Amino acid sequence: MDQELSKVYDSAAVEEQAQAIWQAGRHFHAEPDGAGRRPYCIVIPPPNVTAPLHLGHALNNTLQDILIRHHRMRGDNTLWMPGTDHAGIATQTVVEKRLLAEQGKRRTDFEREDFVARVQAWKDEYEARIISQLKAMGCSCDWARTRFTMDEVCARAVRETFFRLFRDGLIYRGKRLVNWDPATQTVLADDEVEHETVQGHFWYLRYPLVTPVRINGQVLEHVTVATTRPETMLGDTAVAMHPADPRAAALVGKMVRLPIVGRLIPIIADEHVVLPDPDSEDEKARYGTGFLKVTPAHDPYDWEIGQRHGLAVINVLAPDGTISERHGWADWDEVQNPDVEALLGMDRFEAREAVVEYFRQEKLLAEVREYTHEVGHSYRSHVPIEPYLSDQWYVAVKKPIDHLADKFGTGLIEGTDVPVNSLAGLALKPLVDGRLRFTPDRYAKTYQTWLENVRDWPISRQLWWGHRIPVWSKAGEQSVDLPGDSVQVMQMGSDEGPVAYLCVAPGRQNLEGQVGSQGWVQDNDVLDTWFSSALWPFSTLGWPEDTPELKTYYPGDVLCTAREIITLWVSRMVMMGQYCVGDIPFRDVYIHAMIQDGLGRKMSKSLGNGIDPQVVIDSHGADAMRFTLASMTTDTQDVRMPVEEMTLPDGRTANTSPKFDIGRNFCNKLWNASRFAMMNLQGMEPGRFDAGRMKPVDRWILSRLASTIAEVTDAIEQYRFNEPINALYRFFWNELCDWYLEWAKPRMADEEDRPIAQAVLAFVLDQTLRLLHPFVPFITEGIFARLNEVAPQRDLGSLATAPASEALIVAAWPARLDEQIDPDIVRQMERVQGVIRQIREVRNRYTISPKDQLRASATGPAPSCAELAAHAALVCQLAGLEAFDVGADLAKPANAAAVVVEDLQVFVHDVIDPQAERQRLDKQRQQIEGALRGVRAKLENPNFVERAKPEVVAQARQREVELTEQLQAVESHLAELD
RNA sequence: GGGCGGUUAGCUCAGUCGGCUAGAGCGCCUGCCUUACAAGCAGGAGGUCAUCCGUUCAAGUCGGAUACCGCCCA
Repeated sequence: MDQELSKVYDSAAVEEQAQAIWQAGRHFHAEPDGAGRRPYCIVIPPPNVTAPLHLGHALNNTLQDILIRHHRMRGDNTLWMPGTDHAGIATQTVVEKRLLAEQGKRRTDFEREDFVARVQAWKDEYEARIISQLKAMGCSCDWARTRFTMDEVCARAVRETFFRLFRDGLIYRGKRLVNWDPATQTVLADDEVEHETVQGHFWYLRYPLVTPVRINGQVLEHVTVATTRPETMLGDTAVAMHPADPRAAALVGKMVRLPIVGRLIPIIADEHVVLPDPDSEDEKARYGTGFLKVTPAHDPYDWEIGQRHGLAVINVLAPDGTISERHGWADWDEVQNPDVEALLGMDRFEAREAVVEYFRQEKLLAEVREYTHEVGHSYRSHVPIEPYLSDQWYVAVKKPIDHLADKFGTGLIEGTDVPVNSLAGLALKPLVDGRLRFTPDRYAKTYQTWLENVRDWPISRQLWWGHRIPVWSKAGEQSVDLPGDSVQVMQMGSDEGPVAYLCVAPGRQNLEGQVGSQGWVQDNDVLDTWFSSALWPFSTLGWPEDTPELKTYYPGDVLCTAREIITLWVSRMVMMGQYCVGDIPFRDVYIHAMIQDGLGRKMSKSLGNGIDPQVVIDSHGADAMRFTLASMTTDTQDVRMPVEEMTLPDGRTANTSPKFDIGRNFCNKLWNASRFAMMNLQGMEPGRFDAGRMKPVDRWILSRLASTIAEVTDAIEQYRFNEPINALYRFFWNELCDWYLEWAKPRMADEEDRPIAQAVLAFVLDQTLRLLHPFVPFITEGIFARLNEVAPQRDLGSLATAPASEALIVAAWPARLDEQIDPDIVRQMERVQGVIRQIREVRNRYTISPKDQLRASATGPAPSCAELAAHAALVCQLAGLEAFDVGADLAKPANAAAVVVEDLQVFVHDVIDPQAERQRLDKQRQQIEGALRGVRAKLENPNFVERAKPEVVAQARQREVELTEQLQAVESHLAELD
């Protein structure tokens, strides 16, 4: 370390130095030491290895690090568990894109193992990059414990959990309409589907009746259906109408011939159909014809209608979204004809146009209308979701689990249909009981509503990157002669007859080859990414082993994340924590804001409005970034960050934000104030401190420090992040720097007074650094190291302690100093500051050079004068006065500017300029009159005097008196000018 | 369709339990290279708290409605 702090604040140098201190001391590392310290644990929301971290991650991790550092300084056994997530579909997709772009190859051009190896290489690269980003931000994670959702430890937890769920009968295979992403060719959970508003059409298609029907004397040759997806008509197996429709009597039971395909399908009655009503608010009623084409294989509502009426299910699409006869087109042999063959192989959108064109040619297209509607899109590939009939693995989330009845009870959670001992119940009950808390608490509702309406969880994904499903299947009725703790077998029906499914227990992987040689085949699919993420809070701690880490750090304390992930992830962690370990994984869920650009848009690659945290670190410094992010963190749901391109020191141009200037300016100020302080602390002798010889400014700054300690400590504990930042900013800049340091300057040259000022300054700086450390760890650590050299002992005698520490990161958090809070001295010093400000305003208004020393005097009631006279030297020093007389009987000198401060009148001598003086006094008069009007209006209202709280009324009276006196003083000065 | 959030100075935002003349940072204006800091110092200007109705002695704050912006869910 340099002998002195460098003249300018250099964030890069400070960051390097602090990292060295932290690394050397292994201060990020936590051990379950059993020493009785309170454990404090946060597990990181593992970033996806898909891409480098963005500014949202910077916010997320800054807030976690603030909490972690705060608790570490409080002496808790503090663990921040780091790691990354394999992010199945997302990562596989980016790697596929890259392979296609760079080598022109598709996934299917590779063997599975080869492809997975490529993704693994990507993961290695990005994992390293992400961790270096986190380190650059100052995140004090226990890096030695870094986990990855697909590493061996996490994989064992996945296998164990899957086996238990399988054994408990919670895992089943089902044929369902799923959200299918034809681009990535995988199923998506409901919450992975994004609803986007799309400008589409309603096509009105005529289906000819086999025999025309006469209704009210009119001959009806067609029924007309309206659809937004005409291509699905190839799979229609009925036309439905509402039973209350007047035409139903004549039409239900009749047959129509489906155009193109020629399939004969019935008209059925179902209450799901919306009756047409041109005046309705409901667009479906307004646009509808009363006839609904029913395609059970391609629409969830039609699926249900199909179930109710026993309709055939005809799937006309291949997994890639093209028209195909080979994926469940049951009556293909009967309907095959050149018109329909021409559609085979077409993409669903091409086919849509071709189908519409056919109807147009055949004069069967009745009408086309514009229609704006919400269409589900893949959150990953962004193509429209196709409802698709498919075999998938599910977890039954509302099924009671018998063996958990003892621990969690039975029956439904009040007001819901969720059994207490079901997975959903395990997640919901702690919220209802108040054991699980959300901050801000409005997000509890998102969690609760989702769980109350949750549907079974589809967990299989048609991907290669992920935890392969540990299930083997074999056709027919099968039994296995192996103990139940090593394999579990389940028998189920399928289209091709009975199938047996077998799940191998973890640790029995040797059996996998054995069953393989007996003709059992492992499922090709992998588990939903959220399956392994759900286990993260305990898989990282070594579960299912009963490790010391698990015993010490589980349950953790808080989960910090963004609201978009409450249902996907938070709910499932609570479910699985309860199911696997028997307790919730954290008490608190803190939901922070999402960062948007200056126009309120999400930051995204496609808009080019993203900000790379590393760029901010390079341009402004990591501390500046953290300071700004924390200062923006209130309980609002979005924060805006104006994005600007700027040129970095190394010549690159990149996005950053002028908002980070706030943090950088603060750090610069902190650096320079500390530099100044330490210049003045050289050779300090702590033994010469004597509390009895402290000056009012010393007692004032200690009082303000004490209040700041209380405020900062309380706010952090309540997850309020901008409040401590604001409090510290005010205290450090507007009190310590603007006033205390300025007043301290001459004291440092005074042999008698210097030890007092030095001791107070050393102590206050020490405590300020400790309070700031969680927010701006690098710069405070760097300054602390230097302070330890210059002033190793910073206790304030018996008044207050500042326990020594080699490194700030493990220094004791400031103890409460409430006994130092002194409202009277604070009031006095604020009045002194008011007097100084008023004199400065006179100087400014009269454009008096700062170098010119003035004379001034003040008068007013004797007690006020006595008080102010005691601080006359302070006024002289910072108002540029050579003399300042205060006395109850002093008269206003001729040629003096006059100002009124509370009950005092202050005269600045020999500067009179009648015009400037009149302007200034006039402004003050108007201000006072405005205030007086307000107060009098209240006091003249009898209701106020009668009904307001007595102290409020007394306060108003007091105020009226003060204002009246001030007004008189100002008016008399004005009169003298005439 | 259901739910949630926002609307306060030119910009980005605070504003706790309803109570003194509504605050901060940036930007703007004036004056300062005062030996810690021009990324700074001193001072100043700038507001119909989206709109309407209500509750109250008193509303930026509580309740209801409207408008606009945004998010989540179906």
